[in-house]
Amino acid sequence: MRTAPTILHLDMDAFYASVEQASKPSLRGKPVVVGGLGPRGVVSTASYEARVHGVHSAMAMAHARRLCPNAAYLTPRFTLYRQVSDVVMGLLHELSPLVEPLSLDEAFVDLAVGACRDRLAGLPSHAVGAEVRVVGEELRAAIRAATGLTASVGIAGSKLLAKIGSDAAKPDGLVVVESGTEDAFLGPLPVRALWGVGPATADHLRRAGIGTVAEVAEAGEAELVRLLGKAHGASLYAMATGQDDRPVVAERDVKSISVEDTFDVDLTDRARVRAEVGRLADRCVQRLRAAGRSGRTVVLKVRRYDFTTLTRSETLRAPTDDPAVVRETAGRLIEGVDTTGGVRLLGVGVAGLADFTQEDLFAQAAQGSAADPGDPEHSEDAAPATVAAPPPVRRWHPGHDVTHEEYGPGWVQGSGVGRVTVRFEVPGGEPGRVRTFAVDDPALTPSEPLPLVPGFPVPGPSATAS
DNA sequence: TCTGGGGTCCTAGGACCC
DNA sequence: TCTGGGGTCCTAGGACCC
Repeated sequence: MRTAPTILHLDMDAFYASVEQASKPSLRGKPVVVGGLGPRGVVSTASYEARVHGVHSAMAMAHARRLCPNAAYLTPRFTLYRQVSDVVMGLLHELSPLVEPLSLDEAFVDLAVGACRDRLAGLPSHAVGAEVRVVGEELRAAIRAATGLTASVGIAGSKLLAKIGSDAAKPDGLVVVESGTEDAFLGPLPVRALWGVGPATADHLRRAGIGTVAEVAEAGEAELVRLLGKAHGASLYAMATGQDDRPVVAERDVKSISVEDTFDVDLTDRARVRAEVGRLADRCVQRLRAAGRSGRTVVLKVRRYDFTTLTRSETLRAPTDDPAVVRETAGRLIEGVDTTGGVRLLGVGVAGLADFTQEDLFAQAAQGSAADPGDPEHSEDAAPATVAAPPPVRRWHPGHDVTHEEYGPGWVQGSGVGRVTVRFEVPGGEPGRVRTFAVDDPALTPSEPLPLVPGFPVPGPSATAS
């Protein structure tokens, strides 16, 4: 724990839903739910208007529809969220070079280095709290100006307290946990407020009569280790007593890359299961290559009809980013799994990542394929054997952007029985009119999201591939 | 109309090596 | 001629986070 509150945690309020409301004027002030719209979808984010009805993240979409039938239900537009996120992260970097993103909408910032440090330098310790409050409010104002969105900020002497602070500040607020007030702030909170305490751990603690952070501290380290195991118990005790010296870390190395699909209807046909595993392996390798990485361990994930989930993995002799190798390994692994009864989800991942460069590729090819034991023929021209793609059916996803030759830009409000309904409006404008078209109307085309605020994101050489 | 998708970290047992 | 003690790697599962 630092002696001054110099760790900032930023959390955008109901991020995906707020982006949708900002870009679709007709949805301002209305309940909005973003997530998977299929029969097995879950809620990613609910706007505050939808939360009033009890809708929250990770809830089954079907449940949300029952609670709040009048909400707008939208599929996520990750490219737009990423653009907005880049703008926000850019503003954080103006405060300090040390920014640790946790997701598209959350990050820690170390205010004890960079531009901010200069601002705080020389201040008497009692004045630091007031000054970081100004820093936080300026940041929130800048984010609002650049994106039109609200954010909540927590500032404290540790990551834990900064994060809990931003939670307490929500929505659209700021909390500074001043030095010396940490215990009083932390003690009364429920154990679930602590990082790493989920439903299972909370249950465990509750059965031991521990419900608040203060009670965790009273229990003592030995008792917690006995209850929860060495690592978990010790770290929980440290947090509950305010001992958190985790630094803000800017660059964190990716450890694994994976893709998975939940099917609308359980798969029962073995051949279909094999085909899907192959497709997932290809998709996984695409992501792997896009990241410029290779990996040694191929992981297959299977969730059965009854939600039991298992993984099977195989570690290769050398890292690979060869689609044929990954496909074949995953194919071997699925042969050892009983899928009678049906498969709900399949996933393919690669772990044990190594940096992979073209030089490595050529070197490996030159050496001959010493890499994979059970791989007879693939190595040279392992063409991306894309299985015959189905004809491109035009799918109109609710919430996604379209442009009509006559009516201009708009978004899909819904579709079905050969029709698609579009609302024509743009960010910052007035709520627009709705019109309905045939799904194959040639005047209607998918389009890119429009910026929330004119001029942001700033067009320029910012297409960083990293 | 139960329960997504992408990750991280920890535990525990067995193999294997010294 | 009743079998120690580590360390590391691999595999599987589980909890947790956004």
